[in-house]
Amino acid sequence: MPHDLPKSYEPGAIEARWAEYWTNEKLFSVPTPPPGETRPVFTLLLPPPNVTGRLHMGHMLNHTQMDIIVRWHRMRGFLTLWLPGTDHAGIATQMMVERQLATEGKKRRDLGREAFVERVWEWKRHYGGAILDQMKRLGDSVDWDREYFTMDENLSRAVREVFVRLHEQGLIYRGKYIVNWCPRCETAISDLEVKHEEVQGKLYEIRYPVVGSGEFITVATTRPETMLGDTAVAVNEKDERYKHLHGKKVLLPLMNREIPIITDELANPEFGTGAVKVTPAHDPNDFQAGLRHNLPQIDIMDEHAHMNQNAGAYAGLSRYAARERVLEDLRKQGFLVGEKDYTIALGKCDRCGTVVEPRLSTQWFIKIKPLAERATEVVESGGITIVPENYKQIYLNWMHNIHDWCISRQLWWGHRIPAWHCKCGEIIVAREAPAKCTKCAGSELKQDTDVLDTWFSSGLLPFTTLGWPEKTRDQEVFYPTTLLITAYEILFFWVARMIMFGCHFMQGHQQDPVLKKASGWADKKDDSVPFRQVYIHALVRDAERQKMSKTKGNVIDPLDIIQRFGTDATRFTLAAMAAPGTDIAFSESRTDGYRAFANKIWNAARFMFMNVDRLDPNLRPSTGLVQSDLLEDIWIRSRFNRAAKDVNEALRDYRFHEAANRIYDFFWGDFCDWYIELIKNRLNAEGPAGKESTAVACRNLMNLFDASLRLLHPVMPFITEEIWQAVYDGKPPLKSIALAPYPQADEKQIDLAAETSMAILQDLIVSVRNLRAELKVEQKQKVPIQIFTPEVEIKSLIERNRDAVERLAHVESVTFVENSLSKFASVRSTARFDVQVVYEKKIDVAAERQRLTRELEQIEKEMGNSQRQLGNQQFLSKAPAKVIEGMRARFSELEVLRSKNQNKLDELGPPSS
RNA sequence: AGGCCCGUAGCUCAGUUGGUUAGAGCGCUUCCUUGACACGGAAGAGGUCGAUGGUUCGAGUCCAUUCGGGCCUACCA
Repeated sequence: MPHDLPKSYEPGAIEARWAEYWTNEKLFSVPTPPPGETRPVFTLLLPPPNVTGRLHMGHMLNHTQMDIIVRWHRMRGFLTLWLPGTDHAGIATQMMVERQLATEGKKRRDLGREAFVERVWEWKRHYGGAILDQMKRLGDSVDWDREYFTMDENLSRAVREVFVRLHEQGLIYRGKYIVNWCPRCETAISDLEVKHEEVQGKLYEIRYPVVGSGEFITVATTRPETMLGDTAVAVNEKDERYKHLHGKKVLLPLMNREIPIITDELANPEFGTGAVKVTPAHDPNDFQAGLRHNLPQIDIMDEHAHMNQNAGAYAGLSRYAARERVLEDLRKQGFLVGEKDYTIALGKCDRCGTVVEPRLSTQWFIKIKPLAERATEVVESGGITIVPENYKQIYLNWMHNIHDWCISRQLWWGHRIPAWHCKCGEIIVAREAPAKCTKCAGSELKQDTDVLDTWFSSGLLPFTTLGWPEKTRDQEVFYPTTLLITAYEILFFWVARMIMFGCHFMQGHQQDPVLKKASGWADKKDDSVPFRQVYIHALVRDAERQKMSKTKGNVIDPLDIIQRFGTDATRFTLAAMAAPGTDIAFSESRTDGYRAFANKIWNAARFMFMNVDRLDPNLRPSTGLVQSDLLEDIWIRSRFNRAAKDVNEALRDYRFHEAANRIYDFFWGDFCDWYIELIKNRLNAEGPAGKESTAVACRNLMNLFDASLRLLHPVMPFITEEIWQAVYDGKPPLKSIALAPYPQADEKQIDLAAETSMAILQDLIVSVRNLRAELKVEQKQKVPIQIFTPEVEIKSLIERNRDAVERLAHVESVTFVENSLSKFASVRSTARFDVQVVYEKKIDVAAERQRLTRELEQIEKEMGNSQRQLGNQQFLSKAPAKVIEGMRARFSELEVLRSKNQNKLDELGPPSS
């Protein structure tokens, strides 16, 4: 690869090229390791995207964070497996295909089950593939050889196995209960799939005549149409108002049906009239009350939420039309006695937004308490750690209040429930279709038409993707997976279910002890958990902090951003903004800034190549240290190692933003702004001594550049690969920078003295530049400066680096003087030196006075604070010595600064009023 | 109804366990096309950390109250 890079970085073609290279070379494929493997292991399961369409910004954040962590581990020598796949997403995908059919004027029933399912497979083949292509574009370093789909045959077999085992263990049952029913999707959905929305509604009061007395009993309801299915009125036993009515009956208006007045805790005397209508077939609370009192369950609606024959005259009406008619009739007949505004938490289908109907139906359920117990315990005991920690409590709260899980769906797309119905009424749950009925030996068996909730199969993935139910080497090595990175939204849907299933089905499992120890989990007792750690990341919002949604039209398409700024810049943005626990307000200006960063790196590379090629085109990064006692060389290595230390620590704690910002600051601030500037003259040095000096500078430059690329690679994989390959002229020692070692801090190279010295020089240079600006010295004109310092070390430091000062501050000559310069206004002072720019132009006295005065105020304010503290016995006795020492040092510094500042003000004289 | 999060420079956000001078990017002002980079360089302006009270030698950081914004969980008609 030639070293003559174009002047500016164009990510498009370069990123596409490397994405393809990584995939084709199978760089991230991890075959099952044979016994004897000793490397630490890192396993990450990709939360499988739905095959419903395109990746969104939330995915991109999720994938970026995963890829950063994965690449980081891989480069640190871990046996790193990132397992990708896609989810069939039952209800969501079915809905997309139904929508597609609708444009052709068809419904799924027009096609029939088989043809419809085939149609969904077609969809899956099309969009499932598109999502995988997008992942490649993001740079996801997954093992493509292990890619799965939740309806693959092996995974489907595992699903049946799980179902049958749970059934055998009595943890799956079938029964007629009230479930959340979506009349549009025509299926039951779980509690989690219902989203509540506060709506302004009405609370109606209806009076029911008590049979055999002229009295009425008034009930309140927000859903008057359900009265058609009332089978009782409940009052509280202790409620004095109704004591005389216990055991009596009321005549249900409109239906003219006699129903009993019962006493039940359902009725809260504090609420409304204290009497409540009981509709066991249409309300979960009423359903329970109905069971307690053996009440009939009158189902008045069909699967579309239209009134059925049980609703008498109202049959055929939609639930809303029925409501209007019922109200109208009640009003006419004098039964409607009250109508108040009332806020209702309306439950809507998470997928389609249709108002959910509590519906009595026969469904399959998982008895959840036994599973939840272990799932609670492993998190409480730290067997699984959740980061950030506050999610741990949220998880535990949820686990404590968990209800049985309705797992059957009246859909066509998904894993069919492995149960077969015989005409005799027997239901056989089995791994494969049974030949005949176990009870009556009849052979006309029909498989249950329902499919399983999508989350049933995805909850099994941590072990089913590793070959379960067989016991495999993969499980010994890769289970428990190390980490799960996911969004808060699916903490209950998915994370909780994986924990429950994992702990249940992998009970007794043990990870290969050698690998477990090498990976740092020796102290963890329980290897049944699906993962050791969970990192919950935030939401990506739009620039106005609004949640992105299609209906609001504020969705930012990651591919659009990528196209405009590059994948690396987009990834960097997401990483740099991802402070744990805080939502991200995505801002394009940030991304634009990081595109500039990529360009900066690019141009630093051009600079390096330009110089290296002139010296020796065959120069390559060396692993050994470059021998040099020059301050800037020692300093930059110190800064680099400090940055490497911080970055590694930040990544360890998932502080992505710190890691990203730290690299940015090092590379731009230290490396480009200072180091490159400092060595420029050495790179152009003449003569034999000069050649040697150039060589040292080049080698140091190249080594640091190489290390910086490796440090940055997990966040910006593409540009780092491109330049790294160029550094090795297309013939690198490894196939990819992704396989090169990640920089670890070498503490020996962190040199505080060098950093302090450099800070003084930087201070001096900035002071001079500042004075030049204040004095309005022409950019091109070099000026002499005078320096006073009472410290010989500083004087010698400056003398040793005289050349750097002259070049970087545009100085003609440096002279040291014997006396403090602090009384001249054209002087900048620090506690350790004064520097004056010798220049004939007059300073702006008024502006200078203002600046000095403000500075003096600052100094005095701070001195006041310090003095008060230092005079305080409590502070001296309680504060750590380091803090006191620091404050004392600072205070004496301030004293010096104050007097210097005062001198200058005196010199300027009083303001001419 | 319960729980959680946020409020810091014009804008978008950082600010590990309370500790010396509260930071960054963008935007803004002034200057500079110098042999890596104008997607750049140099210098600068800009904040009583939502409000009040408390704990502490010391609070952006901890506690209480309050105002404003957002989110989640929930079978009270």
